[in-house]
Amino acid sequence: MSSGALPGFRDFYPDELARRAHIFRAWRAVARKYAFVEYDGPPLEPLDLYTKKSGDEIVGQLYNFVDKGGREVALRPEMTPTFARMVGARANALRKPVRWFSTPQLFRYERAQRGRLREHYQLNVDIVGEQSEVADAELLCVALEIMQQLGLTSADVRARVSDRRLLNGILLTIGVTEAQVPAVYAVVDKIARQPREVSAAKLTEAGLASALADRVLALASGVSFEALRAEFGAAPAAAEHIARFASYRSHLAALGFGDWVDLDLSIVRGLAYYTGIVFELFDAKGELRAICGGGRYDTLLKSLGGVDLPALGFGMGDVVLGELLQDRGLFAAADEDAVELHLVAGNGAGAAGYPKALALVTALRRAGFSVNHGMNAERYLGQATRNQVDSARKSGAVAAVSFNEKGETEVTSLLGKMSGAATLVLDTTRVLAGDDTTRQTLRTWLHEQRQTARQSHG
RNA sequence: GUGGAUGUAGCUCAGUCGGUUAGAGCAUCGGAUUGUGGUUCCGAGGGUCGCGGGUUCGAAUCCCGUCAUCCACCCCA
Repeated sequence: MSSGALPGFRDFYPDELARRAHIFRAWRAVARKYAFVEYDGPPLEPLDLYTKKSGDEIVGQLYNFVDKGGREVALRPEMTPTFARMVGARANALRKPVRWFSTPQLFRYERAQRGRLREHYQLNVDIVGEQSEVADAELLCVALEIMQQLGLTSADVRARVSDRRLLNGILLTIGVTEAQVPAVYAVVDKIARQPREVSAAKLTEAGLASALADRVLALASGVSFEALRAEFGAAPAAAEHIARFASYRSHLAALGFGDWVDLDLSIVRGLAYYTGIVFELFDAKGELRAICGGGRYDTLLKSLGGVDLPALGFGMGDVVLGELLQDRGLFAAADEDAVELHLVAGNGAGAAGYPKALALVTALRRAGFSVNHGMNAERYLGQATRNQVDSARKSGAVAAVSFNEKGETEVTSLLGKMSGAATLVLDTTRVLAGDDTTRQTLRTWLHEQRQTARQSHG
């Protein structure tokens, strides 16, 4: 089974590419609907673009090599450094806030597992130059509307949100020292993935009294925002952040996605560069890895490129998302790419002859329809029609097109039951002449067939 | 990088105690009155049994190694 692609890399056969395209369509449609514009950068970058930010240990997870000019280079493992460079280079000329998105293929040298390969496509959506939490709400809504666009509901997918500043304020209020905060973050980040005793032990190891450790674990294991507000709403270190988070929640509700979102203080997003509100999207059953993750990184641009602008963004990979859609059966209706018409021999095929059949194919194509045919004159004239129809069906065509005994052009739906299938008869002369009314008739009829099939399907 | 499980046709899987030419379903291709049809029937193609070595008269089967996949770590996207 190893004669194909490299480990962790995928061949996209047409079925699989159709699924990928389905996801990409949703990404682009929603991003554009939210007024984001698309950009891209090089898939190969200087190695130090990544080591500058994350240190040399990251090299173990990069596809890196020395090119023929002696340059240390790497396949991009993430888009943010490229994005930061591009924005940084033109920061003064760009209208703020910047709203950009991209769908790069990213690479990381790691052991492949379910939901995690060495290569994937990741939608990146970023906003630069707006510090208001309205931008945070807008950003999360892009991710959630994509879920909705793909047929998922708030019962399938949950957004877990937190705010590092809020968590920080609460920790300080209950007695954690500044010096202990990083260790607490590390424990909190893993709270769902390791036994409570282990988490508690690590906290006491970091210097927290056991009562305080219990308090931290309780807060990070799920408290409602209302409870937090009641307890910390007036605490000096937390009040500002509680108020901001309340505002964030109300903006989410106003934008129509309030019921997708849960507060979860254990979301800290690795220990990376996030500075404010952070979020992750999960399938509600908890079977898969995170679908999407992102948040605010107000200091990153400055540390990378020198421009001091607030920023926020998220990444959403195609792998876990594809698994979720597959599990929920949401790829089934994705027939956007189906060929519309397939030539088959009818009762009038012999009389009309093969050249006229090809002329019909060409006329239909010029009229804007996608048309397939068998590309074999002997088989067209000699093979039983039932076999030709069967082939047309299996090729995925919406309808078969043929000449009937009167020489008219007959179009037969291939969707649904074949006995009593819907049929449309067209004037062959008009079809060949590219008649506009005839084209509209066929266009409308094909649309109706797909609608009917879709309804009887679901 | 560490530990565990699994590798037989494009897919899902049988294959007995080690015994003749490795099978089935689905899928693919051809055919069943010059044809109104998802059905049915007939037929065909398709295999380095992951790969390499070992034991044996004989290996898909037993042993060792290796590669790949999956799962759990590690780490993150």
